[in-house]
Amino acid sequence: YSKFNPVMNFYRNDNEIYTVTSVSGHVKGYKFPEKYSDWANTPLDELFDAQLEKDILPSSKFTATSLKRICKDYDELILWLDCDREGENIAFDVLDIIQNENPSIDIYRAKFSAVTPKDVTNAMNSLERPNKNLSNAVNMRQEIDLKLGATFTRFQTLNFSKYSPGIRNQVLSYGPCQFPTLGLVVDRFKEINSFVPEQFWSLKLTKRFKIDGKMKTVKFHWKKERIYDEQECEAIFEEIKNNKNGVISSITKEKKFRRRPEPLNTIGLQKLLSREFNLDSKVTMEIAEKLYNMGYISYPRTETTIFSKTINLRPYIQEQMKHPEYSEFAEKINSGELWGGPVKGKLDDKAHPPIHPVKYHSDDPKLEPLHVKVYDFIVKHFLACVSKDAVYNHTKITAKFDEEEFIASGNEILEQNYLEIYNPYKFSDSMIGDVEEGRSITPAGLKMEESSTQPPPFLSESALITLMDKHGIGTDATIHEHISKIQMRGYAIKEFNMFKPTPIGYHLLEAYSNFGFELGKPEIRADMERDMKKIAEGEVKDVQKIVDKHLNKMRKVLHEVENKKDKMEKYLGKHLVSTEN
DNA sequence: GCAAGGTC
Repeated sequence: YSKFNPVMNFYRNDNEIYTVTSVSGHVKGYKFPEKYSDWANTPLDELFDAQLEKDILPSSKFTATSLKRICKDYDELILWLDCDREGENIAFDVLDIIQNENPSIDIYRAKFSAVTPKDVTNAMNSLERPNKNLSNAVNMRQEIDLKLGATFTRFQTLNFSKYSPGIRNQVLSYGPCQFPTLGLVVDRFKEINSFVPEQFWSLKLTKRFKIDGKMKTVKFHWKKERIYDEQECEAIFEEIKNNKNGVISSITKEKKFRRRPEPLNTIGLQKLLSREFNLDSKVTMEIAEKLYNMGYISYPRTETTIFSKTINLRPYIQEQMKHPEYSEFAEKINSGELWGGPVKGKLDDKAHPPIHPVKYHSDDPKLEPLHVKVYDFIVKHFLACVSKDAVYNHTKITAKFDEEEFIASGNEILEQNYLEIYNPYKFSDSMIGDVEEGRSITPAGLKMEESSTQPPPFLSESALITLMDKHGIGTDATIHEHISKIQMRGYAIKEFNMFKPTPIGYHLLEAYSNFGFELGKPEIRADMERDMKKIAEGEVKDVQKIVDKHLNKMRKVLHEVENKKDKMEKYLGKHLVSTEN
């Protein structure tokens, strides 16, 4: 019945049949009953009070039909969905549908964190029951997100859409993730606008030394780095200029390791590809999804940066021995020569492994050059993270003129190891060689430089993702969608990989902020997340009470801004052009 | 015409 969710039967013996099928994400979702669909004539308060219906999603209609038809004659249902909150909620979607058709069925939940023989066997031998608390936490999020989205979107659109440029009656949406995403862009914009540069002065010393028979220029920076008083700097400069006690006071050499990268999760992939190829995070996800669906890489939506002990990486390494460019490197890892084992990151979603290549694409004609570029990047990162750290010498030379110290430093790579194929941060040699310790030097080559402090740069996509992750806005699977949504709504634009708010994006947030409502700050969502966690952990049982607490808080905000609608409009009218008249 | 979270 559903072309993406085939049904398969496995016969264990004469009287045991296992029927296996799948779903594709959530099967059910909340919606407002029909009677609330008239935007202009439904009081927003009624949307808050509405009894939402949980129905089969149109996109899962055939999947649900399939579940209903196949479940009738079975004794047991075992739910094998992702072992995270959303997965538990989907398990209840399935359970509800099946229990309705087959009320006496016995229901179990398999707990596993990797699709490996060991994990699957263990899960099968220690089946649990589905956890309603985890699912309830998701129901809470779904109801709050939908109700807040509907009420504030209608409020904004009905009252202020005349101020959005271009298309008249454009939707001015509100969402508990999209607004804080916009907020980050606006905050940086304000920071840049209000930045007051400060002048400072510093000393730079350049010396030429004969090193290994060749003359080389070595740049020293002042240990004090900078001072904000010109005359004070001038005085020090003059003092050193006449100083005859200059000496190379120390040279230290230290062996250091440049760590190989941590295993790759979704956010890591998006950030690295944005930096490396200027690739939009949405495009990255489209390509990663395609590579996954074709069987070339593992599941691309994962928080995890640790390879579990039960996963055998060797077949994936050996597969890359077919890769024309990396075969040699893969062979050296396989033979043990360069094997270092995967670095352990800190994150584990207990649902999916880090992103890794599965098989070589063998020049599949269905792959476009950009797909191959992304695939190769994933391969390089993967091979690098199971390889060995690079080794280098770090040399530090200190020059001293009485009290004032100047430092030069450089690196000499001794063993490339993982850097041989993967070097996204362009770590390289910057040798300064050996200078005799105790040798005297003159202050010739000393300069005093004037500069000023710089404002922070506009947010790049990579920086925006980092901040969203830090504040818990969205998930690995949705961060790129919020970034794309604020652009689609006309709230922000991306130019040369820099995000800037549009006038409507900026002033809409300001209009709320003027009345003390910080809808662009991540706190509203973070507060919700904390309560979701309490529900998920079973600490709080009365889910509706928590849902109402959050809804009522925002209902009050909506009442107040509805009362101040005229003032908000006046403010927007002052700063924006209306498309009316 | 609203959200965010799954997903092919």
